[in-house]
Amino acid sequence: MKKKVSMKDIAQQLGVSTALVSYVLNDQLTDRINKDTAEKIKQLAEELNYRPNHIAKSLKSNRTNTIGLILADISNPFSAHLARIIEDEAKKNKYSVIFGSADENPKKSQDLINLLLSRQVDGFIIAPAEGSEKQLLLLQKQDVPFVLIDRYFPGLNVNHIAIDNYKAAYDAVAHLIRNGYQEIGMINFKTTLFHLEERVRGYNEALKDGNMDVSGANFREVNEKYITEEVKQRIDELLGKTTAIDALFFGSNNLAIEGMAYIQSLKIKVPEELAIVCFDEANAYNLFYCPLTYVRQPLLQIGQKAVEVLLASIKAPEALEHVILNAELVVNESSIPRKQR
Amino acid sequence: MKKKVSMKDIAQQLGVSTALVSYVLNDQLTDRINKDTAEKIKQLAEELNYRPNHIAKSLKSNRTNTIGLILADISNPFSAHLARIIEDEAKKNKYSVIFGSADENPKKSQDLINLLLSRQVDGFIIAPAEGSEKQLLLLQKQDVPFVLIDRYFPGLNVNHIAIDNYKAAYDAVAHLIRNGYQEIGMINFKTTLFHLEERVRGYNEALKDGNMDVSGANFREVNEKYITEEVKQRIDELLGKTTAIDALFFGSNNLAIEGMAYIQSLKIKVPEELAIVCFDEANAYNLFYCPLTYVRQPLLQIGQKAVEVLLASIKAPEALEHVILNAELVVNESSIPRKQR
DNA sequence: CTGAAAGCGCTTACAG
DNA sequence: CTGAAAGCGCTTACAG
Repeated sequence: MKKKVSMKDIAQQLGVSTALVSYVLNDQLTDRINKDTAEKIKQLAEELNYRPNHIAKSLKSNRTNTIGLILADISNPFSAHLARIIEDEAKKNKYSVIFGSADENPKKSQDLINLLLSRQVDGFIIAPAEGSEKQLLLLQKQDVPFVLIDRYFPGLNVNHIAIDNYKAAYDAVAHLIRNGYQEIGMINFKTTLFHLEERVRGYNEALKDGNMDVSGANFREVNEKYITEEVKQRIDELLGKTTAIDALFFGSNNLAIEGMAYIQSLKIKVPEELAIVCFDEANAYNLFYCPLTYVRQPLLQIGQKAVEVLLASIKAPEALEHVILNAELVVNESSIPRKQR
Repeated sequence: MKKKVSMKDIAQQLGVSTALVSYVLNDQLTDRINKDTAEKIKQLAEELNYRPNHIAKSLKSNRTNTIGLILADISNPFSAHLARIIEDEAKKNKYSVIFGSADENPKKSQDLINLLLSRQVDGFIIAPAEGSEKQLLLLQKQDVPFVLIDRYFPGLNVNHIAIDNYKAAYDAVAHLIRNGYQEIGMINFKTTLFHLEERVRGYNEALKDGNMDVSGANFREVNEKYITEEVKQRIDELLGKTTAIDALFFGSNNLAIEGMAYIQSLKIKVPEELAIVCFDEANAYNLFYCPLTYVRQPLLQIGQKAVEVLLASIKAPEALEHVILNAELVVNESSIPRKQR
């Protein structure tokens, strides 16, 4: 790259000090500065296509106006959508976003945090990986502002924005019960992540309140690494039981997409043979022959709130915010009342 | 945030100069430096949890090891996947990625470029919006390294990585012709973007080589802003003709997903009543009852090559690379031979 | 083997 | 109304 023009260049050409140039270009001390000189400086800056060097500014101010965004995997549509919202919102506030994928791996997450820290990000927005509690505590100890999204750890008293996963799952399953389904299965990831556990809790509680079997006979877990194969196995299991399931609740959009692709290939009739409720949105759902009922998370709110809370936290690190939003059950044909069939 | 520890802190505590600290922590001049002092410095750095300030380094070196990534929309799965690959690849090379969405809007694109430029990114990877030629020329004039992906402008002699869209479309349509389809429709965006025009050219050329009607009677365009409504209209038109289409080729994954959702809702039998070929991959395709034939772009190669070419270009700005990769037609049931039906 | 010093591009009290 | 100077945290020729 060519050498960029600096304030010094402008100052020298005009025979003034860089201080003056700085004041003028930053619209400071406007009342004390000669209008003509100010005009000249602005004009020359324009002419030379001067662009302030943020890096130098940052070194002085100790602020980069940059947010570090750590997601599990930006190519997951849920994360991508959130990333998009966060970037938009950050830009409105004159912040940029550097991002990285932690891949559900605490080691990668720690490396990313270190990397972004050395790049002096002003704070983080993190969808934390399983097992990353310690590094978050460390961040907190170092007074680095951050906010967790989507997931959080009930033991950690840090900023977080998430939905009420318990309630969302409870509502989804209660809806199925209300519509007359008797054997409601659930497929979830095998995990200790709180937000996913909450979904299971909601599922169980709804079953209990509906006076249904709470033995867990209709509940199955899937290892995230072998999602495609295991989802198939679990569905086979649930359908092969002596009392086969007549409804299925997926704990996440990945699971739902894998599961629905399989159900599709099995030529199972939804909802006649099997009712379906998914977690999270996906435009993929529209390609399935039967419009799917799903839990919609308020992504826009989550993203915007995350930026808002982070920026507040950068300014005033004291206050912590725990924001719990409500998800919405979008009811479609895949879960219509059993009797109506 | 708490004050971070700097080299100065380490130097003072040890009674040495910051120069020494710098040399040691950067493993320079190792043969000339006293092993004991070196050891002490390293230990104290560790103890104090010292993290180099990239910002300061950048100010000196005029390098930020940061790539600016400008995409149309990161929440589009195609872009998101690419973003993921680029970030991975960048990280391997010790680069970070700052991203932004231009939303097919040249004004936004220009703003993003300015913003990232003031943040001193070392170069750009850009999926350029329609009408952004001028700003790219300006970048080039300023000797800012960049590489275009996915799209490019044939008149601009700049780095770009893309697939042979003409060939990909030609192959797709030739495949349909070979399989006995007579009235092959295509739905594309209304655009002057070269890569999309190339797809139309491939479509037309394949029709011509197959001695089929080249009047454009089976070709339709869609305004990106009203994609959902217009895709429906265009499909209605193509199916409502006196000689209705018996096959349909979608020019992009967005169009395909919208289109397939509609075709799904119309209860049209694929491929019996209508054969389908889509452009680009989408896991959504798996939810459709009939496995879809599609053109697969080598995203991994595109992303990796983009980073490679950009980094080369940062080091040696002279050489320009125009990389054209081949797409692959993934054949599935949605386009099986007509006779076999 | 090590330190003093200049400099990267900016900001900002201070002096005049 | 304006400039000289210090400083942000680092690097790197240069001198000794």
